[in-house]
Amino acid sequence: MGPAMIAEKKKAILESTLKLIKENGFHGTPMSQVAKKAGVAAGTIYHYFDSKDTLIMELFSYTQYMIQAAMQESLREDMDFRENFFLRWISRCQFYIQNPDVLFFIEQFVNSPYFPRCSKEQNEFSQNEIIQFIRLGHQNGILRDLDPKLMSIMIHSSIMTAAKVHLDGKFSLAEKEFKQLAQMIWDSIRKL
Amino acid sequence: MGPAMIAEKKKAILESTLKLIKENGFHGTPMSQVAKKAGVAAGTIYHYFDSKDTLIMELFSYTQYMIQAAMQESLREDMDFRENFFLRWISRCQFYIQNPDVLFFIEQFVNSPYFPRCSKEQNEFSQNEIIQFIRLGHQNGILRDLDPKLMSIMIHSSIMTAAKVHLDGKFSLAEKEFKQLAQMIWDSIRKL
Amino acid sequence: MGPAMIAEKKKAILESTLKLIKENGFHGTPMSQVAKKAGVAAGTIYHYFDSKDTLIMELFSYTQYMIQAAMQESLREDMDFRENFFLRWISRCQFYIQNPDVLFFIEQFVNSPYFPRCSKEQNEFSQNEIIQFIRLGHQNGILRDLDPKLMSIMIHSSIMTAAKVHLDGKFSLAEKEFKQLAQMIWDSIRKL
Amino acid sequence: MGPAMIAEKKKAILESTLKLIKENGFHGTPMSQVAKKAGVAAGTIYHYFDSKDTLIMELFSYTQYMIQAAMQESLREDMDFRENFFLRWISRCQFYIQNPDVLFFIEQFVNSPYFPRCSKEQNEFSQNEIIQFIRLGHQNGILRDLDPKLMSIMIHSSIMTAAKVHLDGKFSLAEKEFKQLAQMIWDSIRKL
DNA sequence: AATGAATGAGGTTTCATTCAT
DNA sequence: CATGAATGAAACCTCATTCAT
Repeated sequence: MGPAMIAEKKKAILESTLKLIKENGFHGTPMSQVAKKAGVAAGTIYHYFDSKDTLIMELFSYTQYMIQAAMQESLREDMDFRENFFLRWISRCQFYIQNPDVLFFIEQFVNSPYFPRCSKEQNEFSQNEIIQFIRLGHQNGILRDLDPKLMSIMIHSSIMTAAKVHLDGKFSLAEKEFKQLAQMIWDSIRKL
Repeated sequence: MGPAMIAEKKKAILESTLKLIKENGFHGTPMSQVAKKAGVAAGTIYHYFDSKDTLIMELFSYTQYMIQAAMQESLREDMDFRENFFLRWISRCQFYIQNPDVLFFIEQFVNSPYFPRCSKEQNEFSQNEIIQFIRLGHQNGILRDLDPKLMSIMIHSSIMTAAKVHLDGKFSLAEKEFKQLAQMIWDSIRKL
Repeated sequence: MGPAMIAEKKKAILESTLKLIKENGFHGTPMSQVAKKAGVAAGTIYHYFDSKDTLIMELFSYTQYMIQAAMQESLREDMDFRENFFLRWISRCQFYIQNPDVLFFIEQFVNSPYFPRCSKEQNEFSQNEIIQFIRLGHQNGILRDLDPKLMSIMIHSSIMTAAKVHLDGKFSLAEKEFKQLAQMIWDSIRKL
Repeated sequence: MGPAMIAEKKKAILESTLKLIKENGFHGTPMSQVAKKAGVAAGTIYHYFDSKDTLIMELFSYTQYMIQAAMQESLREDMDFRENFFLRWISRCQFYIQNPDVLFFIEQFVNSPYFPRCSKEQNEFSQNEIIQFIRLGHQNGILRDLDPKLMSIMIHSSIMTAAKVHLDGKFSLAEKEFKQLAQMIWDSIRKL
């Protein structure tokens, strides 16, 4: 079930949690606040989620679906591999910039004790599309000889880091800088 | 005051907190457990730290000093720029691998609401040495034309990501892989 | 909102606090004991009061309402000024004797750092009725020329002191002694 | 042993406690703060006092001695009974005004659970001189027929109340008002 | 005598969760 | 389904007191 089919209230709870965790961290986000922001009673949350842990675990799935959905929109088939890579790198970076709550939630989540409890599928779900793309690059002899999963992790890390830098406000990245960064990453993965 | 001069008990508290946060996160690390692991009474912690927040903020400083100290040891002057970069990249990666508590604490810290409360000096402290090194590369026309701070953040992100991948146990990186990764990052920052 | 409309549990908490503070002082009245005596869980207190301080501040308001309500009952219009004064003096004194918790709480409260935090209205609320009465006495040329607020404070002090003496058990004041004391105060405020 | 013979440090501790209790109440006056203000180590307090309770009990004795000493200075024998009363009433009121710490400490103390633990002598000590004076007034047929202890308590209460009003800043009492108030109390105790 | 780091019981408060309505 | 008052375990923190120096 994708986000489109999620009950109105359940979605409100997820979105509220997302925002609150970005602002206050796991630590500073009590269920009572989630309820308030979502406009539901505290008890209502427990109709949709067994516990706070469950809510957070499902929120991770929810963000992974969001990302995947957003990425599928931006794909186009009528370009060469390099152009495709640039499009993907920049699209994903812009997705995080437009959804900073998602970015900061994921960063907190993957570094928390929650993450190891995810199933393998869960935690690779939103990466699969990148991995497939890398495999294609390998088959065509374009990319360096490095495990696709590892390559995907390194790429993804560069995307999130760039988005965080931009959101921090320290370096406001314009199109030029995005291209520069994508170029850097491209040069790091392609065969020279 | 560097870590070397920190009172025995204060250090025990810092180290215990570091380990517990790695294992259980901020959330799952009550002061009572810190006290227990450090072998002191709960109240003693408050002799050294005003509050849990203060403890965590100081722990970040403490890790930055550790990193800086470790890095200074590994520096050598008798090599060219490229070799120097490889040495630095791999040394720092190995430091994190040998100190996973530090790595996971920092990852949690920089993505939490604590981080924005650090002074500018604090949060750039352990990066200064990399930034200086990048400036040198710019002066010698070796590196791409990109803001040194931004470049340093991207490099550091690659280091932490590699270390995390190794520690996750998914990909056990041997010397060959470290060199491969360092080569990738090198190709992303140097002028081609 | 007067005490009559206060939720059952809120009232139980206020009354329990009142009794415990009389017996053990602010200091010796932990929230856990309040909860126990009120028959609620510790956390429930925080449903009704933000903090212990808030509870104590509201308890003061609560006592002021109690006093005002009790005093309004005892007023009669069919008597001359002097008789009216006696009735009021003795009624209030008897109120404190019948409600020693209120008396001792107020004495502790007004001499504590809490009192200066009351609004002007709060801390004069239960005195207003006396002040009005004194103004009437001034208009009719019966009372000495002294600021009504000051006079009211002096009168109220005499009432509380008399009640405390009686409750101490050192001097059990019977009707005769109450009249004697009221007479003394009367002679101190009237024009001779 | 009067205050004159108290060891320097012991006195510093008593005086510091007095000031802190006035400002923050019993509740808000930890031993650590007392130590700091007195310029001694926390442990040192326990050389002079068995416990915090003991410190507070002794502080009450200390204030009683202070009052008695101050009152003895102000007495003069060359005046009639009424003048003598005025002098005493006003002197004591002014003592409290000049020593607000003493006033507020005593008010808090006598309404706290500490007070009932005082010996009879302790808690009547500073009143004895007033009581003797009242007895003299009875023998000479000047005063109303009321138990001297009760009369003394009522008088003392009027003094403290007047001093508190003045210190509150609500009514700044000048000589005229002090005389007016003393006159009121005089009219309440003398035979009319 | 004096120190102050250390203690740990116990204080206030929070918050995930339940359940009667 | 939804509510939100109520719960109580457990969190953070305080502070009277001790004791090695």
